[in-house]
Amino acid sequence: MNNLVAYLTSNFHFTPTEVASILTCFSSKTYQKNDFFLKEGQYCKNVIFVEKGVFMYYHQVDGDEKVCDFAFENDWVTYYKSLLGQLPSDMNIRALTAATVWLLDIQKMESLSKELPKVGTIRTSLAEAYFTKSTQRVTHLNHLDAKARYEILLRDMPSIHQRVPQYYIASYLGIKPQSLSRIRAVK
Amino acid sequence: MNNLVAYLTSNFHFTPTEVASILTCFSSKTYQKNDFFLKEGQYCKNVIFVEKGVFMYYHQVDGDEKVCDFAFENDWVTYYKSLLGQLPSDMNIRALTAATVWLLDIQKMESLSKELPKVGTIRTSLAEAYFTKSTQRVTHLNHLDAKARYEILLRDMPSIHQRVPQYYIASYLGIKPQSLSRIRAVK
DNA sequence: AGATTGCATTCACTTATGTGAATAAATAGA
DNA sequence: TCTATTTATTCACATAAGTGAATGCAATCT
Repeated sequence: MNNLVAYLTSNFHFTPTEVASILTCFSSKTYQKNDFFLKEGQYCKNVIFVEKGVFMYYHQVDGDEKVCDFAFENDWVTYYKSLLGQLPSDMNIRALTAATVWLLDIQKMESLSKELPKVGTIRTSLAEAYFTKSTQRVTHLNHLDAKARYEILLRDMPSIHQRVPQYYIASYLGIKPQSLSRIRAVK
Repeated sequence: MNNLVAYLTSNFHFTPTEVASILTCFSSKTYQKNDFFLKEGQYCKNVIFVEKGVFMYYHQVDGDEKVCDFAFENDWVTYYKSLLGQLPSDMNIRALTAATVWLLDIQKMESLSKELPKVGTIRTSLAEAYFTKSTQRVTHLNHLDAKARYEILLRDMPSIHQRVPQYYIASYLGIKPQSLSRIRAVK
């Protein structure tokens, strides 16, 4: 059993038959380390589910990569702003490791949700869950210092240091690599 | 014509007949200044559309109000984390001015979306739009200084100073009132 | 193995923001 | 109108994070 099947079963309580139908909307795809899921300027057309590997969302600002988020196993990756607005992306999304993903056929999923209305709830539920997570992050950035945010990150993603170089972790926290070193030194 | 009708018409292109059906899911409600929509510890059960007035989301942290967000006319107000998780709220939401809102009957809306499937898209679309907005805010908090964030706020909510005391604006920006004063002084 | 490159750490110094207190200005109450 | 209270500003000083450079370490390449 793969991560996607486990995910659909445990998060949405789909029956094996339903899961089988849903799987017809996905195809497998692999990324090499540093392959792009989405590049600045491109139109985002896809949604993927990460079966294995790490992706990073970032803005390129005068030679500097400003990290916005990471995605790991069991996360969904897409960029709503471009996907839904049919706008060129201002965001880059790149595989930090070799990755295996499930590529969603959005049209197929839409028609499937006509037969199986419960499938339609996936989209809503995802957006609501990701919004909640993002709201939480705003709160942390607004009212906690870098050390507290780092501790929360370690708690929420204990394996982060094994999977992501430290200067990207610093950027995710909104600080410089030197500052993260300093924070780690005193702890 | 009220804001809700205008909103449904222009954002979702509902016909007047559809709008009429949708309106049966709402009832009017008013808040006095400083009334709570949601108090820490309560279970959030409602969703409202702000017809007139200002609401503020905030955490109470040792005697201090840490502002998370504001809501104005044409905004929706609820707290997903509590509403969907059926959890006691860690957030307060309070009217900063007298307010008139449309209170959504969620059950009614759910059943209406069975007859009128397009109604079901409202919920999805809202969550996706709010997630996009929140994502943007994370980016700003992470990689811009307070002055730049303040300028963006003034651009996005030009009337903010007429509607919200400055020390709440500072808290929204993640800084102290004295720091916002300083930033305004040099500009 | 040696050389190269990329990453993490440390340091001295700078800058942005926090802190607490004093004051001024605005608002609300009597 | 006068007073009390709340809100905004300013200041001197403290602290957190940024900056640029030096160093060391580890991984990769030949």
